[in-house]
Amino acid sequence: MSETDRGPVPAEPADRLIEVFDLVGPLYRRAQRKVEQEAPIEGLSVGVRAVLNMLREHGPMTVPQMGRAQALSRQFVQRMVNDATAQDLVGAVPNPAHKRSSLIRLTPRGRAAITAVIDRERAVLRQIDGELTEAEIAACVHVLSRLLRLLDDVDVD
Amino acid sequence: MSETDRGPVPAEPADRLIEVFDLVGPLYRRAQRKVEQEAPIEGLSVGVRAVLNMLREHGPMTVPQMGRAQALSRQFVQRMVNDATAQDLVGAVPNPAHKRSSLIRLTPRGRAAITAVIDRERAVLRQIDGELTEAEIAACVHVLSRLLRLLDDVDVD
DNA sequence: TCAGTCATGACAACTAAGGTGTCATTATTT
DNA sequence: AAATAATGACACCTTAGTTGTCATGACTGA
Repeated sequence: MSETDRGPVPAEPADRLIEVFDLVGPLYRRAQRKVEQEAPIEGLSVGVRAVLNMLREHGPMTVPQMGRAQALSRQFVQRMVNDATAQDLVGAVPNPAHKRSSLIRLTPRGRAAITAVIDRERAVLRQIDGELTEAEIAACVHVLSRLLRLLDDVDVD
Repeated sequence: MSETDRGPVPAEPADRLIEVFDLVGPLYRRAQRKVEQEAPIEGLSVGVRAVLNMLREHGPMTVPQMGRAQALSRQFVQRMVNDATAQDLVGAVPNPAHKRSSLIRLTPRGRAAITAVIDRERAVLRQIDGELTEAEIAACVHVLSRLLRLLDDVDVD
């Protein structure tokens, strides 16, 4: 119906990857909204949530590291870290590697908050556990990671 | 390093799905930025691009339909359609099914613009064609689709 | 058929995610 | 020691996307 005139298209891998991107958009937006609905309980903005989650799974990091890891500008992450600090969700500890840039790490309160959020999300995701195989999920992670690396040259700052 | 005290975690499927979401965020943002860098050539905002792309692969649709399809508010899509109309990228045709809500479809100019954009993206994606199998990509699409459906109850408007 | 409800388009106001530019300060590096 | 790069801080801005409201025209069901 939407084909112009050159007949059926072979649908090469690149096209299937475009399908992936077409899914990423709506998924991202829906997930954002879900987080917004849930997180207010803890009073977390999406940005703060992202920071806490990074610290949760990666351990203490510096602000610039987090920015690079999430493809966010250093300044934005800084603001989120400042917010989180004001709420006593994260704290700074001296960084042995870089004297200027301290390591940010979760406070007990921060850990409790992010754990609660993640647990609630896990509960939602468990609803579809049975329908997806481990292999499929692994493949998905793999494909997305590769795509991410492809776009990595997009540098911030 | 970030484990609190309850030892190694089994990493159930729900956790792997959280990994998926952790990838979706950065991927979405990087993709947005790439689009922003490319699209200015055609003068397309991200929203307009999304509309054109929907029409490209789905054929003519009404504004509310597009909103639902992309989990975007009706009003936002409307604005994008208005923008696109002003640029002569899309046009309205009478809708046999609903007399009030006309069908939006690509104009030749619109089709040319979105085709150019997609082709450029396809070229980028072809760089990694060889590294991902068809099966992996298919699995990825499957997983993302399922997740999308899970979050579907989030209704706009 | 007529009342009531529903869906659409239009417009306005708003929120928040996220970027950019700049400056002073402090680390690294050579 | 000088030059360069990285960090934090702050201000400003862009724009994606929502929400609210209203008038109007379209279905629907009694």
